[in-house]
Amino acid sequence: MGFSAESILLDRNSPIPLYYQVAQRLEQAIEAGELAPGAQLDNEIQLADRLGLSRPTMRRAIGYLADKGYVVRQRGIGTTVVRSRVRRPVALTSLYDDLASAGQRPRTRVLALGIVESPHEVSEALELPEGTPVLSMERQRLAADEPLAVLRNYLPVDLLEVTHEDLERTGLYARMREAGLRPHSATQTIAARAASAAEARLLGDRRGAPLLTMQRTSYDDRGRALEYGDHFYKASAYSVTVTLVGA
Amino acid sequence: MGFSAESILLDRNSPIPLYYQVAQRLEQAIEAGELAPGAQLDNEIQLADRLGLSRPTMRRAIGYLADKGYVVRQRGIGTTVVRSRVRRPVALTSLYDDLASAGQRPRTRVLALGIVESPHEVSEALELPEGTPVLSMERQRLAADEPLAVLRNYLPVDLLEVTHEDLERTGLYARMREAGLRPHSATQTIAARAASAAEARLLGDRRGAPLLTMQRTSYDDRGRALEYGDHFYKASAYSVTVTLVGA
DNA sequence: GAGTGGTCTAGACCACCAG
DNA sequence: TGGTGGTCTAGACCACTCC
Repeated sequence: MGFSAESILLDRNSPIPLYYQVAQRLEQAIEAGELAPGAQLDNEIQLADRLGLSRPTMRRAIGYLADKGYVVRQRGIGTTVVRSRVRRPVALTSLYDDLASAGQRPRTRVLALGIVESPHEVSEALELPEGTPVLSMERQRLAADEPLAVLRNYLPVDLLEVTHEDLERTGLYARMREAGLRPHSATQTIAARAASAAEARLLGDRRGAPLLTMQRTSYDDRGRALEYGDHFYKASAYSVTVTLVGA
Repeated sequence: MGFSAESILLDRNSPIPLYYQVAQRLEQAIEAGELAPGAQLDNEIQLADRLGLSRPTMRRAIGYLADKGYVVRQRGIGTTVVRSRVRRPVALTSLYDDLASAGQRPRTRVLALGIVESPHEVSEALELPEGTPVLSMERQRLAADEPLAVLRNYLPVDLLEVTHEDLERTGLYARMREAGLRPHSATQTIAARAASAAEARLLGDRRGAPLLTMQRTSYDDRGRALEYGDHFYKASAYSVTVTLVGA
């Protein structure tokens, strides 16, 4: 259960930065309970000395953990491991990942895939002139053969090639990563509304049933819009959980 | 429209850190369009020299902006202002704040306030034995005299004293801050469902109308649960927008 | 090769908290 | 008064990108 800083092995020839090596090791120790919740870390100077690092480098490692919510620093007091249990960070994940990790054997049915002239709301999100051709897809998510959600996604045409098989096998985000498209930030809006007749039909639900909806636009490094998604979920079968740290 | 680093005035006697003064000024410049999207910043050395700062301090200012998603740094290339427009960070905010900043003149009606034995779900969220007395409150949010939401919140009894006036004047989170309770992290679950008859009555809506719901548990520094909230919103009047940066 | 950001060092002084 | 984290400096070397 104990933990001593000496057990952190540093590889100075690794391309992985030293501060990151330290941070990773400390994160592991916290996750594994070696550093118990409430435990106080040694002060920065001692830790730095013991690891043969300068204080700024050690501080950077600790700062990384503080940003992620693992530890709290208090001037004059010291640095302590935070007690809260849930640490799932906000991240860009797809419903497919969520379902897969929940062991629900999700299935995807591709309802449509092709090039279309971009509708108004898509043009706005992707910052393209209205009517520009965009790659469009509509998918239905099912678990245990029950439809759970309908996902409509749009991408600028030149960014990605994608097949029915890609979408049914791995999901859009995995395909985008394969193609070197790395989402850097995203804005999503979550809301609710009553299902229209057409929406209800796609979900095997009745008209007026509550839907959870999400619109998301993803951007790359340079702020170029990569993808716009307009999704709706059967309310009884889905929820969104986020963990917020800070402020 | 132009922007020159020289226009950043530093106060070395201020208790506000230099890196933060610089970051704030740059953030303003970006928000105001003085630094246009896509614009390239001067390199770190030049900026540091021009402001009379060391490079690490200048780097820290830029790093702060990069974390917030305002700029992107690319090795060998430079630092550029990101093109996406929406930058609202994920944060712990209350509906009251949201409405106030939207200029909607929100009003709060306190429906109930007192000590009750904690119901099952509250006990679980706050990690208290079932039946423990907890501070309980039920509030209705209105804008333009239309009910928008119903908020039920529960706190351990010994943490906070709160009056009807506190709740109607400033909101629960403001009162908690006054009392020195500083939420450090929170987990929230957002979902949707159809309104029951009782819920519909409180919102002036019909039974079965779609609701957006949120459950939130807030924790302090040490991971103690501070507050549990169970809220529902008229779906037509509310949505949640988050901006995610990273990964 | 020239220019950029990424990392790291070895110091220094300060503000805050506890005893 | 002593210990802690918070800030800041003035350098150094490296990895990467572009020409």
